[in-house]
Amino acid sequence: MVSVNATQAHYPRTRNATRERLSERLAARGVRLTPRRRALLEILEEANRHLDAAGLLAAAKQRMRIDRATVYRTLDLLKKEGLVDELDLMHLRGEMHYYEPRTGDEHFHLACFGCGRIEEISTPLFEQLKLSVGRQKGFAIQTARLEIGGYCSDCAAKANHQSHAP
Amino acid sequence: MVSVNATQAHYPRTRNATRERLSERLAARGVRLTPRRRALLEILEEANRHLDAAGLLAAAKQRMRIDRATVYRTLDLLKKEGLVDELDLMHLRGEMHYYEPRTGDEHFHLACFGCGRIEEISTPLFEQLKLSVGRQKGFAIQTARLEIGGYCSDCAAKANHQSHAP
DNA sequence: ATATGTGCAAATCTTTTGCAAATTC
DNA sequence: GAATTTGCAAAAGATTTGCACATAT
Repeated sequence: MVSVNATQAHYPRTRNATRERLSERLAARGVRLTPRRRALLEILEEANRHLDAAGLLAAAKQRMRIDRATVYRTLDLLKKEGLVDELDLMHLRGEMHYYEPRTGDEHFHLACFGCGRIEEISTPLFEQLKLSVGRQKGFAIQTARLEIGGYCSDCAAKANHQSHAP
Repeated sequence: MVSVNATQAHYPRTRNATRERLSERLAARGVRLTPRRRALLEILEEANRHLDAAGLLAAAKQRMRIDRATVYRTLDLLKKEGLVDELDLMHLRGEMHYYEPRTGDEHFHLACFGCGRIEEISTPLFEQLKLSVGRQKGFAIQTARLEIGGYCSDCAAKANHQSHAP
């Protein structure tokens, strides 16, 4: 496949200190805030890396007795309520999905096929694009996911560019 | 989940009559063009909808004896060679991935949570964005995937917008 | 009481892998 | 003949589901 050094790869996540708590947003939607939901939300909010379902479960198990199924059911709920975004980060590390809270600061992801690093960035062009598409097509955008794969400046220097997306 | 009428949903695909044949591109890269590969490429090229691995296998089985594993292995090869893009179309219909040949005409996808329709569109803003990001970050872009979910103009008219991404 | 949430185990769905046979160079 | 490709069957990985019990309204 692609020469990602899986042990070094990591998925840092931008934290937005000022955003409204997920639990408040969930409650505001009239959804019951149970202990597991509260814990899972907290974990997602405070994670400094992108978590997949298994990672979220593992983190939650350190706090309480909780089952896979609950994690998946909660993630479904959060997706349905629009509180988390689902990413696959170019499948750099497999087929699982990663989750991150919707912060309102719209960013997207650069995935480096060389070192496996994920960078979060944003640009007004992305907002412009969405506005333009929405207007042009009369499409009511609920969510937009942009993932870019390639080689970061470090890896591009060394790198072999012959192989493409994973 | 989301009220997609799964039986009506379909994934039309833009066809680009002028593009170079995939098989030629594969051969140009020094990759052996076996009968199954040839058939799979042909199916991908001529499909008028987005195919997932199972769909591709089913289509190929109508022509020849072929196994799942061969389909997956071929898809891996094509991804590695940068000849197909992998999409998940906002997971409107499940967790599988969809594949489409890279045509050079860079488009992206609008997925309607209402009717399940996928629309392919393009705009110079997308190219601009990629150029800008590449330059700004010194990132060598190999592939970029933009998927937008929401409600198409038809569905937006009728629709309930309370639920979000699947 | 009634509705909702959870754990558990099993099932399902998608993708990957080991290996022997077949194909190609 | 050596290297690559394939089918088959089994395994692995990720997610979903049925059901009984627990929790909340």
